[in-house]
Amino acid sequence: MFKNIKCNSLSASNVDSSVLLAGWVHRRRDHGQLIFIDLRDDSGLVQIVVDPDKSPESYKLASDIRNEWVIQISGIVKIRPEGTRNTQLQTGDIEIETTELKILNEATTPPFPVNDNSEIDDYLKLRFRPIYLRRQKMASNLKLRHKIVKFIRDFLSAKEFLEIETPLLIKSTPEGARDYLVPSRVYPGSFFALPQSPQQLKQILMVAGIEKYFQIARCFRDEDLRADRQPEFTQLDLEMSFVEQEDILNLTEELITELVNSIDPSKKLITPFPRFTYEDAMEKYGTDKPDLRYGIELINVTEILENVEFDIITKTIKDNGVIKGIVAPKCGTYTRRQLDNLQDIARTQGAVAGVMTIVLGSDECELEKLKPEDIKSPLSKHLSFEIIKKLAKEMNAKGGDLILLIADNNEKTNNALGILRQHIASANNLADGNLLAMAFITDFPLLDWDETNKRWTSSHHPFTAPKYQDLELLDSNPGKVMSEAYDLVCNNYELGSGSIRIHQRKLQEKILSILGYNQDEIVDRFGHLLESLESGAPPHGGIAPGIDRIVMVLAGEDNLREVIAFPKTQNSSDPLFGSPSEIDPVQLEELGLTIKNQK
RNA sequence: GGCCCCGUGGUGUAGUGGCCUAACACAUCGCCCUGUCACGGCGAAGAUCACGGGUUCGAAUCCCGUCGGGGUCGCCA
Repeated sequence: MFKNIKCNSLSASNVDSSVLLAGWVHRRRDHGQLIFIDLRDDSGLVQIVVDPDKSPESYKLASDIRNEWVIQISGIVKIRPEGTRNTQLQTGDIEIETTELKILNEATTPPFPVNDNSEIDDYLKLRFRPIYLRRQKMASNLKLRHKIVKFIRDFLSAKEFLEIETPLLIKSTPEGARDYLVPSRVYPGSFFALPQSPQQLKQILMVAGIEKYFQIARCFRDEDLRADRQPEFTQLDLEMSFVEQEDILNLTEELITELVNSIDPSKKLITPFPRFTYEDAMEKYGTDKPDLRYGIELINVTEILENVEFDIITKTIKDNGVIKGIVAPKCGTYTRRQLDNLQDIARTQGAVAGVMTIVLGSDECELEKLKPEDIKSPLSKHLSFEIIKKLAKEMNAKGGDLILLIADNNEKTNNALGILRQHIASANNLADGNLLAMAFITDFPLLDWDETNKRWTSSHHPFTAPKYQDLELLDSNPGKVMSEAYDLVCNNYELGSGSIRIHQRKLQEKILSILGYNQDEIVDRFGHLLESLESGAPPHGGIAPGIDRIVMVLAGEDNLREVIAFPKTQNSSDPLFGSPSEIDPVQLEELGLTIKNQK
């Protein structure tokens, strides 16, 4: 071995012992006749002292050393002289007096600083990934990720789950995201697809009698990226037989709670996790993944305003729309510019008429003390002071607050207010950074109507069980059928979703036919699953929390790229490898492929 | 596919029509320095202002296009 101990494990208890260390030069401080080196390894830092009186050869070498060079140090652990201890550093009480220094490898000057946390362009973070990953923040994010995955494996193993790998080369099925495809050499013109998730495979494992399965599974979806979406990502995929929704939610809650408490006790949870139906979440928060770190609920005020003479309001009521609003606490001081900005946000969310604002004075006070002249609103000509007070009271607003109202159809109104709610919260720092506000969303509709393609699509996936009591609606009113699907959400992220699955062939075929497949297509594309279901499939269900997102919220990051070792750019490319790239014509030939429109 | 933002020495930024022969900090290179830890001091080098075109007497700065990066809507069973 090049070393017999880690930098960060050294302390005063090692005094006078000889150690052999190896690592990277984090920083060098040359004082002429004395050189300090901060040596870094995967554990942390320790200060090396190179004194020409103790080792002239080492001193000579140390003069040439630069940041990121790889060196080996033989030395003696010494207590630092009084007054030179560094309380900022875990090993700050001691230092290593060098007896021999070896240069194991030189290094080019890094393209950006490794030894601080300064901002760098995202492209450079990817182009020079190995160097970026040396940074303390990234190293600790990767460690955190490891701890999380290990916790999950231990937790589920203790509950007698079996970790089973499933293939990456599977069959493309319609529905869902665009597949990443892999051409077959043996069957030219035929393709494998990489799994969007191991969904069907884990269901087949349930049929196979594995009653508790999990996998840390890589998933692939060829869709456009977001800050919280990568084309390949990792899920904790899990599935159980003989369970109901309640069993999965309880297991998930226990897992997440113990995970967070064990990995980072400084993070707070709301327990038990609140639960909302999809409809409730939409009505109260305007989104199916609400950020529950702050209040600000959407309040329906249609009734209060129903006799108000104002174009947008009368028109909305005539069209069976709604008027809903939120209270932006202490935002009565908003400037014209800030209010205009809210307009823009509302309009881009499709609330055609924009947002109506009512300023309840600029100073905080009890609602009763509010005077008519405090009110500032484009609506003030149309709303009496009494109506405004009634509105404010209904919405639980105080003096100094800002009321935002939107009038449109229910969907657009909720949507726009949901976005405004987030905006107000982040602009005013209302979210507690240490709170992980987990919640479950349940009772999703089974199907959504796709207006473009004039067909029903699964809102979760085609294998999701409808609510038993809604089965008869499948023919008469498919849009009203609720499903046994649920999401785990946290701080405006969807951390995972799952469902109880259909375990009977007949019902599965029915759903597929509602989705628009004829009998031949059903057999061709889903035959393997249907055959399994009729061979003795137990009732089963599961959930698949996203590992990357869990790490992201626990690391306090707001981008997935900071918790994945080798992520892709927003255009799904990898600047480190330069992939995707063209391939050798011989490879194409073997696969029976020709490229159309080659540049 | 739509919309928005960004691109200035190696890095991060300043400069938003003439003060630019492009400023500052860090990094780099050289010299000095025995107690620093974001060491310090002195000095040096380093930028066709992403690329291409245009407007203008004059463009880092304004306009168009291309490329690259980011955010977002659509999309993500």
